[in-house]
Amino acid sequence: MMDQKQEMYEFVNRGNEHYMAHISIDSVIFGFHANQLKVLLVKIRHDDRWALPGGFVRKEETMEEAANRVLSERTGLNNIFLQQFHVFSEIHRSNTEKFLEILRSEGIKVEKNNWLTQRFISVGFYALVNYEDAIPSRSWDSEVCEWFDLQNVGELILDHNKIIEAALETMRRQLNFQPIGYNLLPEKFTMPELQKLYETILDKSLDRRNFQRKMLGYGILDRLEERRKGGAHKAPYLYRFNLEEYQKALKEGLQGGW
Amino acid sequence: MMDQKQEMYEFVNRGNEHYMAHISIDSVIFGFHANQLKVLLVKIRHDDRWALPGGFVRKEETMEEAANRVLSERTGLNNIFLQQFHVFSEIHRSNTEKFLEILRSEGIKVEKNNWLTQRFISVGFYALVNYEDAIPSRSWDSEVCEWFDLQNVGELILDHNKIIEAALETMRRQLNFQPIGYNLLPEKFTMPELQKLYETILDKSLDRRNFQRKMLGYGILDRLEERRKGGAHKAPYLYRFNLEEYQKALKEGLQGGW
DNA sequence: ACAAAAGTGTTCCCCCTACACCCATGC
DNA sequence: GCATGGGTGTAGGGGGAACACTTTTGT
Repeated sequence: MMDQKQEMYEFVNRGNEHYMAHISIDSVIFGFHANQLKVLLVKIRHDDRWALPGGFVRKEETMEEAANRVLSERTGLNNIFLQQFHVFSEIHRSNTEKFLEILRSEGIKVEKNNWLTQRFISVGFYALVNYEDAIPSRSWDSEVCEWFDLQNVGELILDHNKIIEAALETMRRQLNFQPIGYNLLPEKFTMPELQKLYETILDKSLDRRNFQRKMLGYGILDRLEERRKGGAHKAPYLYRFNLEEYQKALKEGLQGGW
Repeated sequence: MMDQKQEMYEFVNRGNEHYMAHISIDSVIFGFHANQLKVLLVKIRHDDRWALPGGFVRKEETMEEAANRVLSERTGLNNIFLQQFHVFSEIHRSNTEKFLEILRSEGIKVEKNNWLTQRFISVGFYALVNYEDAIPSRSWDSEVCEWFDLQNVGELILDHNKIIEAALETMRRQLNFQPIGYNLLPEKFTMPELQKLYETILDKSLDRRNFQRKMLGYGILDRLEERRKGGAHKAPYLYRFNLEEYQKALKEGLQGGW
């Protein structure tokens, strides 16, 4: 069993045997909790800023497989909704100096022309996970892994703020063509919860009654007998996506001018 | 002045000094002519199939710059609407054997572990050009460069058919959010021509009168005094995009359920 | 004169918008 | 009982869909 430092050394100095040079992925992992859109961020050692969970692409896996691997490492989940949305390729987007500095302060020797100090382009993915199911977990190259409110991400490393912005914009445009609600919510949810999700993503408030009518009009939701007990006030119904109808409807697009 | 063979040799055996390994681009260049969507294809030597014009990324340029460079090489045009839409990363998408075979039949020596024989992922771009302005031109690695009707592309090399499909699908979804009409048509055009373009992209027929009303309703077209003479029947008006209004409208999206 | 294509106008109806009202629950 | 939130209903209007009529041009 290798210890952590050895593992890191192996990765830095022999990673190029297993990973493709120049290519990385960064994932914007969205969750929804307490009426807030959340993003999963990790904290790299020796930098007080946070970062998107990212990774590299093994020589025998596709981009999608790589993104899936990273996602499952960070959330413990498999078969998650995951979609690439943009390639970020600004020439100086990666910061070689900073990276070397961090490695050296860890006591890792880095050979000249190390593969990690070269230019990297990054394929941005966004993922939608059920907040309650995900178990954020750190890995060897990061200290901490946590959910952040979308408004409180602060300044991230490199171009990661820009990547989140682009992911959000993509999600907004795809709201009517992708199973966004299905993947971000738990199996059972109330109509107000679904509405809050839409309002958060679109950043605008919607009429309660029209939202409900429209949603039900799609015929993609099954109302359950249960209601959400416990909360104050009238107990709302619980709904569940009718997966079959949902898939069918998404093919056409949920004609919705929000 | 290097001859062609020497140029090719340089590229194959020393290209890795200037280009990034593992990464290529492929461009789906759309044009519109005679009421048909066209795609620009090139024919590689020693293969009877056609291919998308593609290229590699120089170490000091972004993906977008690389795509622009290729585009300008193939069409003679600059500042063209160009947009990346997907990364294709299937592991065996590139065909090393076939590639080596072609080079050898050209009499080019290829060293072991040549950079071009490694796995490549490709970033797909789609471009919209004014058919009449573009001058298809071959380059050192291809014999011919020609426009094809979208229906007649036949079987292309590698995954290029799939790439075209994806580009079309993307264009369809972005029809109301990108200046698609503006870039595919000449400066002056008639309403029926614009309609044909929409019908071709969407692969459905639209009502002449409703289309006109809707388009004019956006306020993005200026009607000119001129009419298209010469054709049989009543001479249609010519229109021109009002670029200022167009940009403004696109920001909101041309709310159009076609 | 006639056919074919283009310009313009009208009607209908659906769906989105905007509201008002009633019901349940906790304090 | 009252405040708050959730479920349901309704009137009105804008715009898309479907259609008719007129105008122009070449044969």
